[in-house]
This record gives sequence, C-alpha cells and structure tokens, in this order.
Amino acid sequence: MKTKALRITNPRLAMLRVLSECKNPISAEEIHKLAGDGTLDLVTVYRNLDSLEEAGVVQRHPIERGKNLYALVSPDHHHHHVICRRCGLIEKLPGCDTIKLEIAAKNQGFTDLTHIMEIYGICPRCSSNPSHE
Amino acid sequence: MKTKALRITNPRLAMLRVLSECKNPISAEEIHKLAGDGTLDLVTVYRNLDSLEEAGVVQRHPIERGKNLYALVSPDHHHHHVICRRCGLIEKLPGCDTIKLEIAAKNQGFTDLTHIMEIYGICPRCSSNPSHE
DNA sequence: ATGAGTGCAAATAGTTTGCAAGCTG
DNA sequence: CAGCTTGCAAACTATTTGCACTCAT
Repeated sequence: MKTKALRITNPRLAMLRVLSECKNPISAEEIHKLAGDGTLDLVTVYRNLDSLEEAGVVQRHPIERGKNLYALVSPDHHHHHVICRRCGLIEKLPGCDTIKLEIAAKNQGFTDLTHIMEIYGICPRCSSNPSHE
Repeated sequence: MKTKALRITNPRLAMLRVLSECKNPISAEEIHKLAGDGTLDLVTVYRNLDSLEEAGVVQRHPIERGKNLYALVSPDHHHHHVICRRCGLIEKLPGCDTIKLEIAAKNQGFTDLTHIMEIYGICPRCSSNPSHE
C-alpha cells in the first residue's frame, strides 16, 4: 500500500485506518478527530493528505467553498458522489464518465491526468420537506 | 441577463463586465482587482458571486485546496478545463460528459443537479521543461 | 546516521457575518 | 418607500510555514 517511498509511520497508519473505515469522504478535521489518539497533529494530517494524494492513495473531493473531503482511492473502481446542497448528504455514484475529456486533454498535450468532480443536487428527503433551512 | 430578480447595480455590472472579458475562470480576488474602480469591496464580490452562481449566471471551478475560480456560464455550451499542476495554465476542454452521472443521480432521487469538475495534468511546456518548481 | 516525518506555535488565504447606510425598482 | 445591496470592520475556517526534535530505514 505504501509503494511510493513513503515511510510507514503511526500517524499515517492511523489516518489510513480511519479512511478505510469511512465509506464516504471525510474532512481533514474529521480524520484528525477520528485518528487522533491525542498525539496526532492536524498539521500532520494535512501534510500526509498531500503526500498520499500525490502518491495516488487518496482522492480529494472539493465541496463547498474552501472545503475539501478526502477518501481512499477505490482500488477497484474510481467513482464520484452526489452531494445534497441542503443537508450535505453524500451518496456514491457508479463509475465515472470522464474518459472522453481526459482523452481530449491528452490530445492537447497534457500528461499525468487526474480529475476531480462532484455533482450537487437536492436529495429526496430535502425536496419533499419544504423547510428551507 | 438578470432575469432572476437580481437588481442591476454598478458592482454587478462591473463584475459581469470583467467576467465576460476573461475567457478563463478567474478568482474572486482577481475580479475584485479588475472590476475595482476602487470602490468595489471584495465582500461584495463574494456576495454577488453567490447570487450569480445561484442564479445560474456564473459557474464555480474549485481548483487547488480551498480556492475557487469563477466564470460566466457559457450560454452556448457548458464546458470544463484542464489545469496544469505545475504552472497553473488553464485550457478549455470541449463539451462535458457528465450526463450519465447526472442521470444516475436523478435516479437516486436527487433534483436540481449541477456539477463541478476539473481535470489536472502537466502541460506540454512543463513536461518538456524538467525544472521542477 | 541521515533525512523523511512530526509536533508545536504562529502566520496566511480565502471567505463569511453583523450592522448601518445607500440605491434600485 | 421597502428592501435588496453595499461598504467597512471584524470574525472564522481551512490550510500552510518555520523550526527543532524524533523515528523509520
């Protein structure tokens, strides 16, 4: 799992444990809270999220302005999510369609392609419940 | 252009002018700088980006951690971009493939769908130039 | 032993909120 | 005139940086 010259350390193991236990993307803050045996620093979480993202182990999901969630890259199949604009509910979507666009990007000479993508909407519960929080 | 009960004010006109002159997405800060005849406040830019995004006039493009760029929604065709991870170069990509995913989301009961998506890579110039800044 | 990784403290960057005053419809 | 908008000041949140120390290799 750590094939990219990344050292195996307690903070990293803790983070990966937390990430592997969450089926939905979570924030750095949450990782810190959950993995935190008290000694793990939030700064370390951020730094490791960087390295792990670069190593292709985690995937970043930008949500609302200035926030990001992280999740392990699904070993089997890459996917994305729908996020409810009102209540924040996150659901998985099957597969990913971006191949065409990546090919277009490759044709423009870009290499080493990755992408981020999120779909937003109003979830069933929220749309049936007119309370506009 | 402002069909959604949004008032026509100088700040908004200035912002729309700037946005319409930029073919690539730009940041709130840049809009502020460019539209700023000195009186326009950055806060107003943010507030109007919110209203305009909600009104469907502008589109938000989340890039690196915690940053967002904005662009007018192309009246003709919706599209996305490739962004060079190294130098930040942004290029347009033709069209958008997300329909399948949006259908999947709709099937899960979500309504009012929108999405964000960006592709990252290394641009031709950067990959031929090994200086790893 | 040596440098990647960590914790702590402090700094940034981007964005949001409260409130009184201004301007649009 | 009423209420959407704005400016200003200040608060926040998420993230980054510097530095000395530690631990994996």
